[in-house]
This record gives sequence, C-alpha cells and structure tokens, in this order.
Amino acid sequence: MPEPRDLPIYELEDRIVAAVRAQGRLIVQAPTGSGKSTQVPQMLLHHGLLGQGEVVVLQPRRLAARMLAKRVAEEVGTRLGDVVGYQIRLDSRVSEQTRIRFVTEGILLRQMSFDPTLRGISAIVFDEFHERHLYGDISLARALQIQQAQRPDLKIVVMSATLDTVQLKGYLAPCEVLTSQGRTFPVQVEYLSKSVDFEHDPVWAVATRECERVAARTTGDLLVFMPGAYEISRTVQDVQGSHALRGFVCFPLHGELPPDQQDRAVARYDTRKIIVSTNVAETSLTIDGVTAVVDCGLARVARYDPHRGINTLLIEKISVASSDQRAGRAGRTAPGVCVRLWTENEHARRPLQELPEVKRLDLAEVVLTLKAAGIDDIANFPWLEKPEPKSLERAETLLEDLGALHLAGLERSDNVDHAFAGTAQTRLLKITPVGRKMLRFPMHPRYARMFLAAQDYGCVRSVALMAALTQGRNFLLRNVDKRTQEARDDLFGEEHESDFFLLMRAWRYADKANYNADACRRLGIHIQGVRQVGPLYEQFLEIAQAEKLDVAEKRIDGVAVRKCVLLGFSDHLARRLDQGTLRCELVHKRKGVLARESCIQEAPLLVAAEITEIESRGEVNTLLNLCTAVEEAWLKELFPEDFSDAGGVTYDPTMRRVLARKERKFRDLVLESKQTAEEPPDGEAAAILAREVMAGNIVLTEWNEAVEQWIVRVNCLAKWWPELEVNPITDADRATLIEQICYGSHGARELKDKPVMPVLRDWLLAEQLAVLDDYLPERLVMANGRKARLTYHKEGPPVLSARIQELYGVSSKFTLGHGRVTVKIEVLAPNQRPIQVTDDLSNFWKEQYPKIKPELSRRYPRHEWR
DNA sequence: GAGCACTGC
Repeated sequence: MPEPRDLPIYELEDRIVAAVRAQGRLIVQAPTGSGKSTQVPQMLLHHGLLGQGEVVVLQPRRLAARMLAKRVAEEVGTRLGDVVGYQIRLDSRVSEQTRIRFVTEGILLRQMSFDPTLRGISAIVFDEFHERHLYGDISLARALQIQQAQRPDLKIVVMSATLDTVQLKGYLAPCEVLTSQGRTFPVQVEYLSKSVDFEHDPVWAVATRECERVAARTTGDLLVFMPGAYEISRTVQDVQGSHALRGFVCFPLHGELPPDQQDRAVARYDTRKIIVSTNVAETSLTIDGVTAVVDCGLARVARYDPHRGINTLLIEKISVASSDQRAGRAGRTAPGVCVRLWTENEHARRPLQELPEVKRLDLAEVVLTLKAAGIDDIANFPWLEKPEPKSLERAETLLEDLGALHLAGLERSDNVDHAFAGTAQTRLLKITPVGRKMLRFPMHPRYARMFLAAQDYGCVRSVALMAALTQGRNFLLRNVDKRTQEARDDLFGEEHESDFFLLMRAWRYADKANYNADACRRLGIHIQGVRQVGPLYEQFLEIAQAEKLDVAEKRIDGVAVRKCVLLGFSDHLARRLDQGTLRCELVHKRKGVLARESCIQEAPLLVAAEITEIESRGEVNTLLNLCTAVEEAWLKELFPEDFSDAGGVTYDPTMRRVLARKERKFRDLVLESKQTAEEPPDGEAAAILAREVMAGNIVLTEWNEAVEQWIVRVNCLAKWWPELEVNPITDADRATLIEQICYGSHGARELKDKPVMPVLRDWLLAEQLAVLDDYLPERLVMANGRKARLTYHKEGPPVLSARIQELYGVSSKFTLGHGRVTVKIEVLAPNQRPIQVTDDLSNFWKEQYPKIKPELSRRYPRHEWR
C-alpha cells in the first residue's frame, strides 16, 4: 500500500481546501485508486474546515463504510470509533470524539428527516456518487436545501469516479470541479468486428469462443460477465467442454451462491482460472489476478414500472460507464485486456450512464420522507433528475390508500402534457399523523402500515418478523433439489396460508440451529441472508415498543396476520384463473403466474407481496411471490367503502380495488360504457361520473392503459359532456398508445381481442400445411395435445407480420409454442424492448387436428399421430 | 415444460 501522501489526490489538496473554503461546495472527479475516499475527509479535518463539527462520508455499501473507517482510523492513529468511526444499519462505532463518520446512505437520510438542521455536522462528503442511488440523490438535494435555508456554513463535497459533471456542476452551481488521476494499469479494449445476434449464436457460446482467443495470448485469470445465473451455468458448461480451455479451472459467481462456493471462485489456484460472474464482480467484489475481461454487455436491471405498478427484472444492455467499470477489473494488478461482445459502432450508441434509481424505482418511501419534511409539492422538489410524473403519482396514490397522506386541496396545474389540459388539477396531498408514525419504521410504507394495523389486530410481533424477513435478500433458495425440498417439508410442515409463515419457520429453525452451516445447506437456506433477520427483528420490535405498540409475546393468530398483509397489499390482490395452471388474474385485469415455489397452491384468492416481471431463457413472465391466502369476506370487512356505492355498475367485488376509490369508479364506468359505445352510458353511472369530474374528485390525466379505454373515454366525454374540453388524439398520442400496447400487459391483453388473433387463426387455417412444410421443426404437435413447438424466428410468417405492422405500426416476432398449444406474438416496442402476447389455442388445435391428421401422418411417418 | 441482478434505513 502506498503512503497516503503519495496518493494522486494530494496533487489537488490545496485546491480542494481552497474551493471548499470559498464556495462550500465542490465536485471531485477521481477514479479508483486515487485515494479520494480516505484522504479527502482527512484534508477537511486537518485544514480546520470542520470547526467543532464532524464530516459525514456517505458510502453506498456497508462493507465499504466499515473498511474505510478502519483504514482512516489507522492512518489518523486512533482507535476505530474514536476520532474516526462508522455507522451502518444495526452496527456503529462512533463516540463523542468522532470527527470523521462513514455512513451508509439510509442513515443520513433518516438523520435528515429527524433533525433537519443537521446539528453537529459541518460537512457531508458524497462518495461514489456516480452510482446515483435513490437515497444519495435525495440526500444531496436535501443537503443543498438545508445549506441554502438554514446552514450556509455546511460544506458539501461530491466525489465520483465517472460522472456527468456538467449536469452536476449546474445543479450545484456555483461549484468548482477538480479532477485527479487514478493508479491503475492500462486496459486494452477490443470490440467484435461484426455484430452478433445472441438469439442465433447464444451469448455463452460467443463468450466461450472469445475466452479461447484471449486465453491464448494472456497469462492471468479471466473474468466473464453474464447477466444471471442461467447464462452463467451455460457458460461454465461450455468452458468446461472446450478443448482449448482444458488447462483452466472455471467457477460461477453470483449473489445467491453459498459462501463456500463464492470463496472458491475468488480463491487463488496454481492453474489459470476463469470466473463467470454477474454484476457482483463489477462493484461489490474485487478479484485479484484477473488480466482479461470478457464482457457480454448485458445485465438484469431492476425497474419499477409506474404504469402497471409492478417491478420488472429484464435483461438490458449496460451503459458505457458500466462497461468501463467492468473493463477496469482487468487492470488492477497488471496491464490487461477487455473483450466486448459488441461492435464499436454499437458501443457509440449505448447510453453513457445507467439510468439513476429515481428514474426506475418505487418512490413511495422517499415521497413519504419528503412530505414529512414539509415538501408537499414533490413535483417541484429540486430533484437532480426529475422522476416520471406517473411515478410520483403512483407513490402518492399508494400512500393515500395506506392512510399516510390525505387530500388537503386542489390546485390548478400548469402541466399540459395530457389530453385533458382544460380540466387538469393537481391534488395537494399532505402527510397525516398516521403517515408520520409510519415514517418511524425504516421500511417500505406498506410494511409500516402493517405495523399500525397489527396493533389493532394484536399481532405486532408477527408483523415485525415479516418485515425483517423481507428486508434483506431472499434466504430460502429456489430451484432446490428433491431431497432439500423433502427436508423442508419434514421440518417446516405443510403450509397453505402464507409464504410468510413458511419463512418464519425457516428462520426459527436456522436461529435455533445457531446458523449452523450444514443445517442451512441441507435445507437450502442462504446463511448470510438468514443471519440478518434476527437483528432486524430486534430493531423493529424496539421501534414498535418506542412507538407504544403492544409487543407482548402471544400465540400467532394466522387470520389476524393475513388481514394485516391484505391491508398492506390490497392492490396486489390476485385470483387464480383455474386449478390446472398457476395463472392468476390481478387487479386491473393484469395477468400473472403464481410462483411455483409458493405454498399457496390451493387458495382461489391471494395477495402477492412481490410482483415481478422477469426475463429468462428468452421469455418474460409476471411472477407472484411471497403470497398470502385471503378470504373474500375480509374485503368487505376491511374495505367497506368499496362496497357502498356500486352506482348501477356491475362489479366483481374481489377485483375492484384497482386504483384509488374515485378513480376506480371512473375506470369501471368507462369500461361499462365501452360495451355500448354507440349509446350514452347508463344514466346513473353517467351522473356519478359527471358529478365526480365536475367536483374535481377525478383528475383526468392518465387513463390510457389501452387504445380502447382512451378512445372510448374521449368519445364518451366528447359526446355526452361537451362542456369538457377534450383535445383530439394527435400523432404523439398515438405513439404513446402504441408504446403502451407494447409495454403494458394490460395493453397486451387488449391486443388479443383485436383483429390480430382472428387474423392469426385465419392464417393458420389457410396456411397450416404450408407451415408444416416450411417450418415444422424439432418437436411436433402431438395428437394428445402434449408438447408442441413450432417456432418462427425473426419476423415470423410474412402475412402475419405485415398485418400486425399495418394494424399497429410495430414489427413483431412470432412463436407458436408448447404445452397447451399457445401462440405468442412478440412485438417490439420503439426502443426494441419486446413484449409477448399469448393466446391459448388448445381448443382450436383440437378442432383442427382431425382435419390435418392424415396429411401429417403421410408427411411425418416417424411420429405417432394419435 | 418451467423462473430471478445488486444494494440500502
């Protein structure tokens, strides 16, 4: 390790000190190895910039906060927790003497919300700011507000490796930018000369070929980046089967592997090594000895889709910044090579940075935090990057439904980017006493709300445990083998009411077994994950006690607990569509599939605490996880207001909690009128709708899940309420609509009822024999309706794609697939993101089959056609 | 025939 004084950052020392002193704000742009994280806080201290106060250094990861504190304490020459300390969730080493405090992002944000003057803090250093975490963005914005309004003496330093400093400089103006060099070895970056389509040439095959090439001309270890566990296992298989790579040992590396396997991947060997890893190796783990990186350029990226209110986990192309970060992994100990599995041309078209978290996560928790700080107009909060309006609206709606916000008035909106500019109003929502109470609980507002409900139902301890179980990573591994599953069934018993209960038993078991590694492995329990539960549980119980909730130990009342879950997740209600499959209908008529590891396999009605659209093996599925069975009668008990005013419209009472109550009513009315679009809507319904619109209880802004709704809405309103100003549909609207068909599963469902499917059926009838000739592939339609696979790659049958293009102005791919004989059309959104439309053609095939059977038997005699 | 990146209060 170099002497601190030799670190490149010291070249900037004088200028850093001068800038902070003059402006109170500074941006330091310096890569890994410059020493910024350890030295800049010490500079502030040693040059007397802190007065009597302390500097708080923000870190995105707990491990980093702890390690940095330890190192700086050594450099300063005091014990950890003395002059230099750290504070992370559930662990801190600080004292009265502490002047440099390393903290994780959530710690500072919470400190800000409970002490907005930041007493005792003289400076805040935002380290690794380029990662653009949600809490980092919010903390910086709040710090600026606090500096401007109350604390002009507060110093703010933002540090980062790579950064869009232009945007940030404007945001922090007046503010200087200082740049330093790093201490890493050069990495030679190579691109493919020709673009590869991973659909034809799988990513693992391409990666293995490049490994073979690069291994021959380097001497160190290889690191291969893949988007996830599945792609990793395929790559490992290919590498192990490769003749040219037979001298290498090869290890998978991802977050869900047990610790011993992770250690095995990171350990040093006598032979050369290939590690195939996810993004863990990009930021969280460093691996020594790597001199070559093979980067597939993809990652699974978590987003929150505010239009549909669900999480997504889809494979996306990584940004330039992220691929540079990956390349850098080859140059830590010696000069290195990085092979990128895309072309230089493609590289130039990639985004420079990842989208910051504010643009892609659920904002409910931070919106509540801001409201508590008295910031009611969150749209005009000084965001470094403004979130989508829909995202803010979704967060506010949820918080209102949870009782954390209430409507305090209506304001006319200046915002005119929607179809109903004339009637646009912003609902002014303020925090309620319940909302303030919820904020005491450091967790998603849904769980905080469950705590408050638990007080009424006498099950605070259970809810505390449930919240703790879901905070960290999922510790009950999926896809376990049969023996593990049997061991689980034996020990945890059969459970049919809630996946939470199963998790509780698994945790209790691990806790009783003292987190014994063998016991955990036998049951497929992730040991680091399950270890975090106990301390969190304790923390939540302490908070509950401080909030005067009754935490007495009682017998667990399953019904009470399940009702609390329903209160927290009422908008995640789902109903099984049939008993044969795991398909479910969700509120808002969306579709999803019950997780196959869920223990709620029988219940017709359930709520899912996690809804995630996941891409894997070329498919996208909406999966319902962490489910709890609920009773239909509870809905009436818990949400009586939903059952009080049907207004002449027929509802499905179990599915009617779709949006906020008023909006929901409006939506149902619109759907109702759609069926009789040529006539005015039913009188009573019309009256309610008109009244609500006029009273401003319904804000006509976003209502466009599908073409039909939009058009019907416009038609209805224009025809029967001429006093409303309605803008005609523009080309821009149309583009939005197409995008929504492509993005929204609801839109996709609507597509199914449109002429596409009939066209498809016609086409199949006319051309089925031709299809068989040209395309009938690996697996055939079996007479008994089992396994069938008929796959078109690319554009699909020309007739069909032309028709889809004509109808929707989008291009499509086409698959006629497996099992129950379903048809999938994959439509590509303007940004190339695919969405699949599926239709079940089992019955259709059943009818058609006898007609084509003779021909099939003649052409494919090797198969049995029953 | 089948489904999962990483953090954080």
